[in-house]
Amino acid sequence: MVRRGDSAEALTRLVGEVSAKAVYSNRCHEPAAMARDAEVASHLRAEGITVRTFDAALLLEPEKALNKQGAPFRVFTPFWRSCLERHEPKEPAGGPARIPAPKPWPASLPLDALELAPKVDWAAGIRAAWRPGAQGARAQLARFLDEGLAQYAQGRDRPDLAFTSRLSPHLHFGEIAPRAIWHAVRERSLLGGDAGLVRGAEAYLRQLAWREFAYSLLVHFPHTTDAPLRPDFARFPWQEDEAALRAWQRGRTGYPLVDAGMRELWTTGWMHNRVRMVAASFLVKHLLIPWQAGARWFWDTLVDADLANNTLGWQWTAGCGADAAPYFRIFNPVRQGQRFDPSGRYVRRWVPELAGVPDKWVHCPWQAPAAALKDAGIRLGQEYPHPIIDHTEARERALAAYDHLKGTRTV
DNA sequence: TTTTGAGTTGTTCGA
DNA sequence: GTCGAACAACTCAAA
Repeated sequence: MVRRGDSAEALTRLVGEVSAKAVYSNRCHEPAAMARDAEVASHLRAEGITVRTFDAALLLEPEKALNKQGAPFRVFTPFWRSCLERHEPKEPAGGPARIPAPKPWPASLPLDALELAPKVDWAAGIRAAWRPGAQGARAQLARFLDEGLAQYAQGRDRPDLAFTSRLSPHLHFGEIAPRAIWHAVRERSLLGGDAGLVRGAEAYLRQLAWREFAYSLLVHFPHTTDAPLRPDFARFPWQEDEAALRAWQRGRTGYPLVDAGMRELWTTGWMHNRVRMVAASFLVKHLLIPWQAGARWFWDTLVDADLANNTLGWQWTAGCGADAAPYFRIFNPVRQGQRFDPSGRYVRRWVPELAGVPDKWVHCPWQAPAAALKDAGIRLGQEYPHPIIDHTEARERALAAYDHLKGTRTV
């Protein structure tokens, strides 16, 4: 049923229309949604309605995920060990046997009335890549269990292969519950007795736990959506660079792996996790552009855009968050490409200008002999850009910028 | 209470 | 080609 308007008013009216005595719902864990839901609940209770909420969105309640000092965790591994590794989350409850329908069925707006669809249809690539809804989510999980899980431990890092679960948008929109995923993965790994399945399941469940960790951080440190968790990063010498930001957004940095990822994102609303790290690291460390600008772009373009995950991911990359990447960990986009997309298949798919460049140079076309580029029908600076910045120089500059936080090293 | 060891995802350099 | 060291500072939890 679709309604529009102030949540508390719309729900209170609906409750009246169907003479409901109680309202059941699942809890949300984003600060704004928590505030809204609290307001709705107090409205309903004032009308004498029973309000009961449940937790389906997470494996554990962020409010309860505390260390022995009663403080929230700031490091993932202790969080994992103390909260999830030895404590299996509950199995999901089955659906209700019967839900009596109200008579008559209340009025509903047509979905189009919400005017959610963009005026310019930029979503064709997204429609082609995803099947939204609970059925699509279950199909995706079944595919992952059959085709991804056994290879997941190593294969998840390969953007040219398909061993990741691709469940993130379904999780974000509540189309599948993390507990359902957890137990399906666990069950499959136990049944098989196959070493790859067991290792894959372990690695994957850890990833699910990262989502929990992200929500725990978001609930306990809500300001981190905009500001660094580590306050010393207020001193970091970020650089505003509109042109470089635009080149990154459009996949025209001249680094093939970064550009492939950014174009995959623009087209499908999703980017492989390994490539997210490389692309994000490039924005923050090579270009020194504030992580918030990258977070905003991901927020606008990802179909799985999730406040908790996005915040954790960007702060981790920038080094200013919980359990952050060490400042000296600066991805080399060429090396990452050669290691995780060895044949260049991923790059060629999303950066077709490079299709004819031999494998050896597909991740670093500027190093290719002129003849090889000519044969490939490509001119740097024309069909495909020169690197926007030199890797070695950028690395030195980033290290110097991070030293700025300590104020010891001189450039 | 204090100490100690470990901590998602890397790169470069020199031996 | 491989391998280990170095590249901080800080949090957490077990000893």
